[in-house]
Amino acid sequence: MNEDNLSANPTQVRIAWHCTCFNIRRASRTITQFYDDIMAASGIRATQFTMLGAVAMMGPASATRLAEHLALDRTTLTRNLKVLADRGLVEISPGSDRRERVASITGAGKAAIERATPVWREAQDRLVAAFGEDRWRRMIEDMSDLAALTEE
Amino acid sequence: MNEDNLSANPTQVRIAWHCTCFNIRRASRTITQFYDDIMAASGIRATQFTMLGAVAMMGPASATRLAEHLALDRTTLTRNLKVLADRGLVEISPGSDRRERVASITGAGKAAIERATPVWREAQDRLVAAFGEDRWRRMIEDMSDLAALTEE
DNA sequence: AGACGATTCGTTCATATACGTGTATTGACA
DNA sequence: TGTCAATACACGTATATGAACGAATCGTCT
Repeated sequence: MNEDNLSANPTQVRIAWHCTCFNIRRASRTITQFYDDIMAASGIRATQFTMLGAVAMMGPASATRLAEHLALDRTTLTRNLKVLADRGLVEISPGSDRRERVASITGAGKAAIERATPVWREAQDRLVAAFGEDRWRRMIEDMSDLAALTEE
Repeated sequence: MNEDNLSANPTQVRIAWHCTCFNIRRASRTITQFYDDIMAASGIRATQFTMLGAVAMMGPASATRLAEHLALDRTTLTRNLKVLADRGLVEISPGSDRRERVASITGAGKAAIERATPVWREAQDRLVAAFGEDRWRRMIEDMSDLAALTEE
């Protein structure tokens, strides 16, 4: 955001520049694109990499459990998971509790993680280096706390 | 994210917890909901409040200019603007350059801003108080720098 | 005046996100 | 054992987000 347009209502200006929600959404957009651009070659996006990692990490897990783990709406998670299921990276199967549908990683899913990890690391390393490691570490902590603070 | 599931692959675990993209997207989700919950009574969401403010602040402005200002894709901005236009909060009219379509705030749009501002402020104040003012200020700066760093 | 690259935009496709509603299943309780 | 609240989910609706493609317009250069 440029600092021109100072002719405008100063209240608007102050709100726009200081709104936490705007600032974090803007950073979220630019960072997602930064990661996605670098990860494009791997065939999966940063969001999908996260999702795949969660499934791999949590083993066969229900949608509700995965959603809580990622602080993501359950219905959102289901739909995001479906994209991966359609590509054969995860498998959705009925659980012992017949209301549940559990997700597990497939061989292709593991392969996708293997393929994407070095590229993810490149994006991560570049960002950390550009931002400064100490400052980056502090910021991750801030964001983690912020998420915990605003969770329900 | 809980710290259970330590039985899982430690590489996955480290990636999941440290990924900048995941952390900022998660915080973005929870904070957006935090603001939206409080602002629900005002009839507009935090994202729309930002958008309205940008239009009010920049006067009649083209989609491209608004998009650059907000670090938002032009097509995304056009669509978000359409939601506000359909509700009569902004007006889209052809510019002197006939390729352009400029957006300006309407009376109803100004009224919506007036109505939403105190509610926005409540959300903002609550968050800042809970997070701590100094730490919050530093974090806003971090996010702003981070966005600038990863832009384009 | 005509040609042509550059600019501005809309549309389509795909994904990410959450809410509300309705359905199936489970577990507990009368 | 039948009832019923709680749980787990799918689906429809709405918004937010960006890439790819193509159309209209503008400015410039010959």
